[in-house]
Amino acid sequence: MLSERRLEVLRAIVQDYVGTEEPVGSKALTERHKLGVSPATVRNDMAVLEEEGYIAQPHTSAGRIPTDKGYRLFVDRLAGVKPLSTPERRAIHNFLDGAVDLDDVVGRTVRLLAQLTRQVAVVQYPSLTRSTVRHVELLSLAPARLMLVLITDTGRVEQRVVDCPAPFGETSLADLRARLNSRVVGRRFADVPQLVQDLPESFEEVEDRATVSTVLATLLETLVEEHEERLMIGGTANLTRFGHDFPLMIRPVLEALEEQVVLLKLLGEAKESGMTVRIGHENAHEGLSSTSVVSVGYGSGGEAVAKLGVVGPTRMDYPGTMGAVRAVARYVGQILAES
Amino acid sequence: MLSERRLEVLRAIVQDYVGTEEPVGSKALTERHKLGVSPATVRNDMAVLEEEGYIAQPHTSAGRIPTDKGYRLFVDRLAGVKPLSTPERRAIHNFLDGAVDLDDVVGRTVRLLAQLTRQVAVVQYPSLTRSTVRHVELLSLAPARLMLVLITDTGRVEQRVVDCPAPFGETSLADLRARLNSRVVGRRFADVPQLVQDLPESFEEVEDRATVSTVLATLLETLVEEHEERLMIGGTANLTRFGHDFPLMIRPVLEALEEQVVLLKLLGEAKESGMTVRIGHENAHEGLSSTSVVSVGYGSGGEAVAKLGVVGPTRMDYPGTMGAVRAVARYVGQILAES
DNA sequence: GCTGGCACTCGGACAGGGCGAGTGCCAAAA
DNA sequence: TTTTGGCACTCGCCCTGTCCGAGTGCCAGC
Repeated sequence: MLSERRLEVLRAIVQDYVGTEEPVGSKALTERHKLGVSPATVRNDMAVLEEEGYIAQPHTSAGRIPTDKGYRLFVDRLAGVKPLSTPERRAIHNFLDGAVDLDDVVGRTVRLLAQLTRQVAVVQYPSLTRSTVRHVELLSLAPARLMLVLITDTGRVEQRVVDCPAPFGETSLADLRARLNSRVVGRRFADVPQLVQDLPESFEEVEDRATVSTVLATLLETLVEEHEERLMIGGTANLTRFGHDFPLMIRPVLEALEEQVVLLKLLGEAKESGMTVRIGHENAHEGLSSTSVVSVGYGSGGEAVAKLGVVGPTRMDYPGTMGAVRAVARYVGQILAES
Repeated sequence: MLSERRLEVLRAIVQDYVGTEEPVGSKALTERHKLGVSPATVRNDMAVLEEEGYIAQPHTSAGRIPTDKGYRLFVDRLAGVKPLSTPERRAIHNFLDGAVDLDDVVGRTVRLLAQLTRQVAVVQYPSLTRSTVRHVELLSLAPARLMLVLITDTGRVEQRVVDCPAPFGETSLADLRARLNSRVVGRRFADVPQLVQDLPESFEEVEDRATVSTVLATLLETLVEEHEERLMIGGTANLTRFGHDFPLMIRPVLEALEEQVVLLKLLGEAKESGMTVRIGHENAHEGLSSTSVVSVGYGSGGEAVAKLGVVGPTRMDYPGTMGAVRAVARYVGQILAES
């Protein structure tokens, strides 16, 4: 168990290193922080912290920098979540109000988060399976070709073209549309499969049954397909803020960010409720082993329908970043609830 | 007017520099290319080319590199468009077939272009104003709140929430929906404004007229709003290929890529038909002054509904890039026509 | 107009030396 | 037992000087 003062030293090291981006030595520490002890004492503490693996030296006779483990301790025990300043809160409102549709909300959120945290922002679109159905629309494009449009309560819209095995009359179409909507509107997407499974049988014509089955298959497929979990990223220009060695780091990070699958997994690993901070090697993807990810769920009601977060260097301002992420998530939730 | 051989020297310089990324000297040139003359002769030619502004020396006693003007000449007169190899063509098919909806088509196209050219790919969504209307849907969310959904022949879907000045009955809604669709389905979006302008007057109730006007206003606004010209980018990891000085270049480029407005303007400036190549400072945006943009329109019919292209270092393989861009645009056009 | 030769220029790589920040250790003080 | 000041030591960084070679421009000769 580390003594109170040693924890204080660690906190000071993290704060200084985050601020200056340079390894911090014992003398500088005592000068910038009121630790009430001499550099020599701090040196002893540092030796202990290093032994325990919380800090490390880039090379002999350099200052210390926090390790992933050190940041972890800092985040868990030493740092609070810094609430946003009033101007920042106002900025969130100004930025997010006036969004015209879901794409716009997500787009604005990404830009806002990137700007607020000066890091890379990632925002997941509200998940289909956790949303409820607002409306299902069926359009006839050609005698045997339909377009299926799903609209969710969060404003998300998905559409698919369906090739039918047989021509489908306009009356049958209206019929199907009505039955489908009466069954699923207001229900959660996750429940849709059970709600519609007996629909085909209720049609008399054999061809119609086949068509209905096809339509439903497409509908269910749309719900299931994981790759339809869309997301938007922004603020990649902030990667240049990574530090002096950024040319080496940026490559794998950009590559990871391009892989939506990776990002979705990243956000998916986050806790269901509350904020999640993954530091350095805690991230499964190795391209992100020198980054930290701060993520949190957001939703229109009490329940999270999706997640958002930021990706930045392990050397980041955790309290500030966490504050911004949380505040934005809350406000986006409100916006979605209103629309 | 430059002699044939001097042009040949310029071509060789461009090719070597693109390949090696290093300033190319007279000796190396004669070794790698069968110019049939000695290095001394080449030096004289180089001196002329430099005087004319086609090539430059990074510093005294270094080889030459092409200037923007040099690349321009190369593209205009010395380089053809390299057709794709069979495996590459096959890759395009494999990659693009099986897209389920428009987002998917655009997403796949971006990844494909980025992979083929190893550069940053930009794909614009089919423009609203150049598409035709497939269907207009109106949904009632609350007594005085509607959702307007526009579906285009290219599969693009736009939605907006409309707050009505007064409650709007279900019958009026059905009425409006029917009249709206009968007027605009199959027509080009650009013509929609004239087609609907007298609609409000045809309703008897005063409140309904107001609501209809509101709905139409939202509809027209959706068409006009330039920022709704969406696009998708990908392959930003390829920015690391920029060269040894990439840390300096990458920043402004990433920033420019984040500004959708900038990119849209960039694509907008391209010629309506045929491929456009903008080299270095020919790009209006100064963050992109060390990049070249190759862009081309694509569309389902003979007419272009949107544009796509790639952004890369001025030192790029122009023939190959142009070949890839053109091939992808053609195939995407086919895909859109089919769906 | 082309070629070979030659002197010149500069940037890049390499080695050596001084500087300074930071450390670890120790003996003395609290 | 903990803290402190002192001190020798270690390295990385920066600056400088030197060398090397690629590449050039010029010129006389073919």
